[in-house]
Amino acid sequence: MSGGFILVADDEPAISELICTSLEMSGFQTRRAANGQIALQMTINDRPDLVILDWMMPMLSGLEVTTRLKRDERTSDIPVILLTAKAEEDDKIRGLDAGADDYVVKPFSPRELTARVKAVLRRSGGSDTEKPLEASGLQFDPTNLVCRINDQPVTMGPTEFRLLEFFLRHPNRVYSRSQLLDRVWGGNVYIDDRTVDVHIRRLRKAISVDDHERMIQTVRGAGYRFSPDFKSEV
Amino acid sequence: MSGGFILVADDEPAISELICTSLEMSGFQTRRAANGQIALQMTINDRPDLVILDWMMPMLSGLEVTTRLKRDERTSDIPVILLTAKAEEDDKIRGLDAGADDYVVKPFSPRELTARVKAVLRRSGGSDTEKPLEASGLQFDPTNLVCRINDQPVTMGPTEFRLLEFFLRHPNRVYSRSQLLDRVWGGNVYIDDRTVDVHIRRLRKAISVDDHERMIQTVRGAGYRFSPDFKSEV
DNA sequence: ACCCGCTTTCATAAAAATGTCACAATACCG
DNA sequence: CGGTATTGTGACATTTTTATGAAAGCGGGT
Repeated sequence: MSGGFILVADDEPAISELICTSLEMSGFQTRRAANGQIALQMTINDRPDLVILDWMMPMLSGLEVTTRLKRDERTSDIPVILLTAKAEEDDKIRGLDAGADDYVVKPFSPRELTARVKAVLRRSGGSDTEKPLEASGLQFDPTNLVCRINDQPVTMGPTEFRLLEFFLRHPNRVYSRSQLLDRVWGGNVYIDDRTVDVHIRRLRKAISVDDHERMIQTVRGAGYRFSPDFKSEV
Repeated sequence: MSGGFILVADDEPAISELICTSLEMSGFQTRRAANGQIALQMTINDRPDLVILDWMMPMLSGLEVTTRLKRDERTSDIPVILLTAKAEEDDKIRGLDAGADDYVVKPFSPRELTARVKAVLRRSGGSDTEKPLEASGLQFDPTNLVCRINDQPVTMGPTEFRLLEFFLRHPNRVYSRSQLLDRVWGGNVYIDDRTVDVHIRRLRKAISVDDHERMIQTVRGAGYRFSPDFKSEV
């Protein structure tokens, strides 16, 4: 699973090597920058999911890079973790003031840094502010990953769950198998079209309470359509 | 001891640092948000026990955030303290009118703020209350560190105890392993996600009397959920 | 320094989900 | 009414995720 793409900027190769290795072991992709100038460039060009900056770097300090990244609207949403040898409380405030999302004091354990990376990504990223959805007695709670029909919980696999969520958000419209693959599975997957059939079937089976599986209609030669108000359509 | 989990929203890092530090010294866990938008998101996602909002913030003012939180049934029960530089009586009324539970004028002493936080939590029956909790025959007494099932005492380690307390206070909701680490272990600890599994297992074993372990459900790919009335759902 | 209880990590077993396939069922067309 | 194209289904190998037992760590007392 691609945990994300992280830019590591440290002028000491030994340290950036250490960091990158441990991040890669946790499933992240990494790229290195040897100084602040390069780090800034690469961040703007590549838009990594997170940037780790050493405070003390030639050309441009980590602090300075942070400030610039946060001032540029193209990059201000990219989380930054500052690395520093200084343990001063005052520096911490300066770091956070510049807009850093976290602050790690050297020496640090690779494990700690990885954990912080995950924590920052978690906090800055996913915000499922979704309220439950509802359609013809089918209640769908994306936050709790729960789906009920007439208050009876129904169970399904994660993929079927995402598929149902997509349908609920895009009702009354036909989607081809490849469209569904793109939108539910994600862009760059190489999966057989027909696999969608199988998941459709699993989803139908899962919601086959009180005829709710009829909400998912097969459109021959085109794909599938979800109709919340299937009952009146007969 | 876990006095509760508090979200601090202020766009000035120096101030949020000050607030967080003093709250942490009083045994609270804290998290920061740099603007109103983020504060709103985090409150909905993380359900802190209390939110401290600066009135003047970029993106979304503290007042606006208060209004929205109180209007959303998912968050309307979370107490809010508004911080403001304005001392106008009129503002105070507007703040309380929006649903804020208390109102503190800058500059304030950390001591005062902490005291107000405690007061608000006490008043709203917040998380630092020590009254016993109960769920489907499982009695939980935080004061005496005792847990019983059908009046039979059950024993568990301290961590499992805190975990159970958290679940009892936040039922029917999925929490990821990282979220549980943040909220049960505390924000500044960095341990492996999988460790949670082990504690879940020990907690399950501990309460596996009369099928009570079924209250803790595994949500594949997401985390765990505590459902007090799982038994009746079958 | 040593023990003891608890926590964390690790290795491995077990369970669940996923993607494919072969074949059955069904719809469409002339 | 075939014939053909398309979709439905059950089975299965593989991959991913979780459960579990055991060992290593850690910190507080004695």
